Amino acid sequence: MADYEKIKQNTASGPVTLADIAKLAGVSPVTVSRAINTPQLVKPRTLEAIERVIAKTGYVPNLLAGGLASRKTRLIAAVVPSVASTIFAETIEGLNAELVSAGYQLMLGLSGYDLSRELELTRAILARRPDGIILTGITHLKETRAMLTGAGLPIVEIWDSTPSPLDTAVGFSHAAVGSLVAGHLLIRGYDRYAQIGANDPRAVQRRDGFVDRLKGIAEVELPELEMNSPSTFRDGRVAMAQLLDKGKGSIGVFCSSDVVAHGALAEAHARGCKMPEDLAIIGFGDFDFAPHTHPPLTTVRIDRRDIGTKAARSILRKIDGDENVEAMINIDFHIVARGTA
Amino acid sequence: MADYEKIKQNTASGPVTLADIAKLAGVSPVTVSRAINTPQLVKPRTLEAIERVIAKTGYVPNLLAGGLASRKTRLIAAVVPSVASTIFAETIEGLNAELVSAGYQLMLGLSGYDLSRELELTRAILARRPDGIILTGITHLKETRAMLTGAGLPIVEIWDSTPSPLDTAVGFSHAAVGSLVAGHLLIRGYDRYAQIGANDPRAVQRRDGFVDRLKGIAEVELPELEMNSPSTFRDGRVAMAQLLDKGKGSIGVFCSSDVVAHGALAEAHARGCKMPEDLAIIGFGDFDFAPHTHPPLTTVRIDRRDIGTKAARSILRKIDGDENVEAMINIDFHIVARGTA
DNA sequence: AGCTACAATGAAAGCGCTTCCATTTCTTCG
DNA sequence: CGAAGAAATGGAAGCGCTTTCATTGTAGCT
Repeated sequence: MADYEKIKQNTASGPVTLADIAKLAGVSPVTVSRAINTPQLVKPRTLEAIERVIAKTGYVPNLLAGGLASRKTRLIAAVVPSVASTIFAETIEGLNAELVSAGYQLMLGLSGYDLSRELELTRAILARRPDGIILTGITHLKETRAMLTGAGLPIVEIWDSTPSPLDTAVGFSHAAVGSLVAGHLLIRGYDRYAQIGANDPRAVQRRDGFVDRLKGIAEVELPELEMNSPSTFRDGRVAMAQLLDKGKGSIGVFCSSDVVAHGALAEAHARGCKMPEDLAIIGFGDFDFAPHTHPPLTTVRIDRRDIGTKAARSILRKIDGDENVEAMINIDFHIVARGTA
Repeated sequence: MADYEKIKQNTASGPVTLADIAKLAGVSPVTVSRAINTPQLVKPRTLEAIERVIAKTGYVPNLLAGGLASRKTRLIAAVVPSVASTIFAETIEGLNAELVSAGYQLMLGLSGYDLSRELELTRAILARRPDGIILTGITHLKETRAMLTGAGLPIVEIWDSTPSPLDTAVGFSHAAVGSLVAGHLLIRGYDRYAQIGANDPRAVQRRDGFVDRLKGIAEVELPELEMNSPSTFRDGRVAMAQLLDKGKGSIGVFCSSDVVAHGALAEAHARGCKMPEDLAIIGFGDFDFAPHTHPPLTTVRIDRRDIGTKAARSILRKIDGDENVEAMINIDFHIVARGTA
């Protein structure tokens, strides 16, 4: 008890350490370490004594020291463009849930759709020696790639597909999404076809897939409007106005996200367009509000949370030394046909 | 050059260390450390030589080791209930932007509106020795409080107000919000008043503020529906149906979030209620979609990003040893009157 | 030239833990 | 009951950095 008081005092200036616990419990530091990390190797009586001391002192192990010594941090980092734009939020939740239940912690980095920020972030992240890293997309600066491959840790790229990932990728083909949407619109048949979209690599791929599918059948109109990701309701509204002003005839429009589609919808609604006869709108993401717009939004649904879950599982398997993790894990998507197409 | 090759080889199994850089640059480890952290103390010629070696080897300092030695991690942790429910996403973006520009990194924890998960999360976070921690709300388990105060680091509680924060708080009074909304509704005058809300502490406070303001004037009806946070569109819709089925007369409804309000709105719309004459709905949050519902949603706006920004600034000041950080930093809110009240 | 003052660098210790290997203590069984 | 093997524990070294304090180099002045 006297000892405890003394240490408590010292503690004022610095927190309790594993050595303090050892002294108080009358064992060596190694034993305390084992009590914490591999309790099955410690005799129940000893374990109990140690745990009592830990509880009494409020000892919290220092994972910096632990990580330095063991070269394992139980930390997984993820870089996403943004967390405010809904699209990635559920992926993060999925990721987090899966990691936490495996005893890992998630460290998040926000790149703001900016590749050079991704590079800086990657550097900062690697400096903390995570056990694995998750990146959004397959487009990275070559410096980022070099740094990453040099670091020799498991890497998972999410939200896109590629035959040659850095390590493993979990996602889907955005071009295929564009193509699917074009097909959906073609069956219904419109006089004009257009795409309203942002400029991030994935949105661009969706547009290209859309355009490709319509090649030789129809020219795809693209509003002349610089739309930086994340694109907004307003962007959609303005772009739709442009489209509607520019020509006549029925028109099928593919939007790069449900948010943009919602804006486009609002403009169309205000002008009294008849949907889906005169105007079709297809969004992307199947956001919460999609079933509740007027008319309800037809969109492409993909299980965003599942991307996170699968990414987490892949990276955990890799950390456990599993060599058989697939290089490309595909996520399903499909069109949810509602009122606008 | 020979040396470089040799180390490159060793590197295959372990990454380059500061000592390696020192050897290659022909200086001592301390000098390399200074070149990285306090370059102004190193002679330009030497600095340049070291930087060249760092660039060539792709050396990334180990912040675990650095943090262990210096007792500073440049890490700030934040615990929020969720990231998918929009409400906190912008706060996080604000927080992150501010921290990154100060050279800090944000580590996010998701508590899922669960206090015991908050406790576990706090323990896991403290184990990484962040320089500061940000928590959502002022309601915590006593174990969490004990652990936090014992850790002796700057703490900022966000999204609520209190005269006695653990350390510093950045937020606003939810009771005041409820009261303000009640006042707004009272001026217009309805036969009935109701609240549709989730069960997290802050939503409950908003409800209580609402009820208090109406005390002696009207009874506030509360749908009998268990709504766990985060509440959903569906919750709002179901609750509104209950309310509408249960009685007659015009009714003023306060919803605990815009999402819930949106659901309530949809139900009202479907039933052909005239708004805001027969039915008033006021949401909370002023989410992106609020101006675009039919009719546009009247709601309470608060600058969510600003909470993050201010929280970051406070914690950074505290880390810098500033003793004069206010205990309570208040964030403004106001009603945005649109079509539903 | 000699002395002071400051700039630049280095040596050694230590941050708090884990790993490896050695040692002690307990079981078990012939 | 003693040897062998397993279970439980401990000692020492080291993870990669920063800190403190000491040393060397370089001007600047008389």
